[in-house]
Amino acid sequence: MDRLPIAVVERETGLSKDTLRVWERRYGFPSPERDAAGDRAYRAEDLHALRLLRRLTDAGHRPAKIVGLSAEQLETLARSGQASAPADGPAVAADAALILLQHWDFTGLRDHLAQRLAQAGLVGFVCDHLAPLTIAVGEAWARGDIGVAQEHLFTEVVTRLLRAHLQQLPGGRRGGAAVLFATLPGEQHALGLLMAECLVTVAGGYAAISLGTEVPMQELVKASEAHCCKIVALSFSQACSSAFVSEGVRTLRALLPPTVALWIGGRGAATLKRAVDGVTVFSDLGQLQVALDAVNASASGS
Amino acid sequence: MDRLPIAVVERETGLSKDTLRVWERRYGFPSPERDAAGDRAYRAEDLHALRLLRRLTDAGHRPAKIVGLSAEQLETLARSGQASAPADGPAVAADAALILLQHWDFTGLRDHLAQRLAQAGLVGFVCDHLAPLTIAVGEAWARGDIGVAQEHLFTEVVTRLLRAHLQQLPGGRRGGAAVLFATLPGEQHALGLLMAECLVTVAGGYAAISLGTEVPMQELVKASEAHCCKIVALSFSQACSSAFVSEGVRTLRALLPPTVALWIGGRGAATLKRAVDGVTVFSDLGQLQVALDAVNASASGS
DNA sequence: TCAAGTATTTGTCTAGGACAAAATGGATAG
DNA sequence: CTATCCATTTTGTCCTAGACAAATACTTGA
Repeated sequence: MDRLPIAVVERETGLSKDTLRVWERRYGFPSPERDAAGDRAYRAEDLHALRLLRRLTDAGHRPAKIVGLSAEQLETLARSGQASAPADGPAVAADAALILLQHWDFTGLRDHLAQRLAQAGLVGFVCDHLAPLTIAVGEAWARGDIGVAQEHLFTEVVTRLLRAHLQQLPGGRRGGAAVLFATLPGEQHALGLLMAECLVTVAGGYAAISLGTEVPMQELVKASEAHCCKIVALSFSQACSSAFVSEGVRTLRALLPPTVALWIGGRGAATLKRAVDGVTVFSDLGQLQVALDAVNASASGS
Repeated sequence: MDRLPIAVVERETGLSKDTLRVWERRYGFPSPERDAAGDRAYRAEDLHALRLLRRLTDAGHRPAKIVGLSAEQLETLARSGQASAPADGPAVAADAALILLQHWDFTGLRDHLAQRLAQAGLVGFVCDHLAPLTIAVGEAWARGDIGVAQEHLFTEVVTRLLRAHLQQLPGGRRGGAAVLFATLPGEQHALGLLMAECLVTVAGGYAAISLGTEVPMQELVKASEAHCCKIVALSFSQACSSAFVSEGVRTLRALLPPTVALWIGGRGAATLKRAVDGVTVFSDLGQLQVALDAVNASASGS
């Protein structure tokens, strides 16, 4: 039959087995059948509802209020809007790219973004177009307008575009100072990292080295030593719990030698409550750009 | 203190909480202290040993024999070689790229691979150089010669190189038939996917669309419908358990319409015991190349 | 209207038992 | 000497049900 074991549901929805079991105990949903061995066997429709629930709880809804509602009610709720989201204001509105993505127009999206990149230049494109667009894509996903696969497709198209342009820039390792880009295990979103890498590479003062996503902390430390890095840069997406961010940053800070700076950015980084010694928080890419300009100015001045 | 909670150990080592607890119960290792709340608090050194244990069990060692050994003993064991590995024979030996990677020589590796790519051509490079090299890198990791971060670095360098070359090829969507590339949730290795994508794109018969790693199955189905895909191609790395592969392939096959072919490849795909109806297994890239040549030949012949 | 204190919610952790699938070892047949 | 089959052990995952700390919501007082 098409019944799914709990491990698959965990992977596909991102909800931990513990959470699935405790929701069942507390709210009576989902209430999967049991297979011959007494193990939970979820139906495919429950999987859909659980994905919606994940989105809504991430957006600030409380499980007690929504776990158990029908799929239609959940979809209405998702579409009805940002719940407790901070109402970002400046009408990012219907970006043309978002429309293309909704229609799965792969090549159209690629060409559209390439054109905007050509017009705005790499830095302008990243800061003024891509950063808000990435947020808009995340919100469209939360709203249910696009699926995970479309988000992946977006990531793929953007990655290719930026990589192709990065390739043409000089490696930029005159000073010898290097910035190491990575995310910690548990964080899979790589776009923020890539955008930051673009800015740093264009600024030219540093050599940018990307280790990609989910790098264990001790490996990060080893890598920073091997490359004589001056800076380690981490990215945290909105999906990160504040506990995850806080714990990760503190632990890594303790592991890294004090001579190495730790930069963090992304929407998840903003959730860091108290400042941590030796950690610089960039709440948006503009701040990073300003900081890089400052470094460049002082370098050319001296 | 620098004591780590079980959730962090799970993320950093890839060993599930259940496994960590049951090892402690059965073998007495690791035996973490407890914090004020009675929760396990692991030491950093245990984390190192656990990572070694993960490598060794993946390589075929049995937990009962090795859990509890000292870190030195584990390292000796890892270095001493392939345990039950199938002794691949044709002396992949010390590839120059591997040496560069061991020395963290990022730019050297990039230039070296670019040179080999230029000499062998894209297809030759992928089939004859990159595929064995990728395996060699995996083995070097299992042996402990390189770390996760270096493996990530390798992935990063190769990805950039291949992407840069893919960009220059025609999109190739004359027939309209498209191949969708992805991995299932739980599989993070994207290199196999990218290599296959290279071959398909060069062959030119299909439009290649990559959704990247960890795409939920239902999203894959939606994407294949939206793109009118004829083929969905999945990659499974060696690290995949055979249960994961088998379950994943069967479930997805059931979800996809019968008109869509399902291709699977990678070292994990070979662990599939029985053939599944409507699923084509490519046990190496050479086979894929042969199949693509055949399609091309029959297309130009008719 | 805002700050401080109290109550509820929520995800994660714990323990120890159970079981099916996989791996191993041994016996038997070709 | 090698292959096939069966019994035994190993091993990862799943189970229940209780506990608790951190985060969130609510209430009270200035």
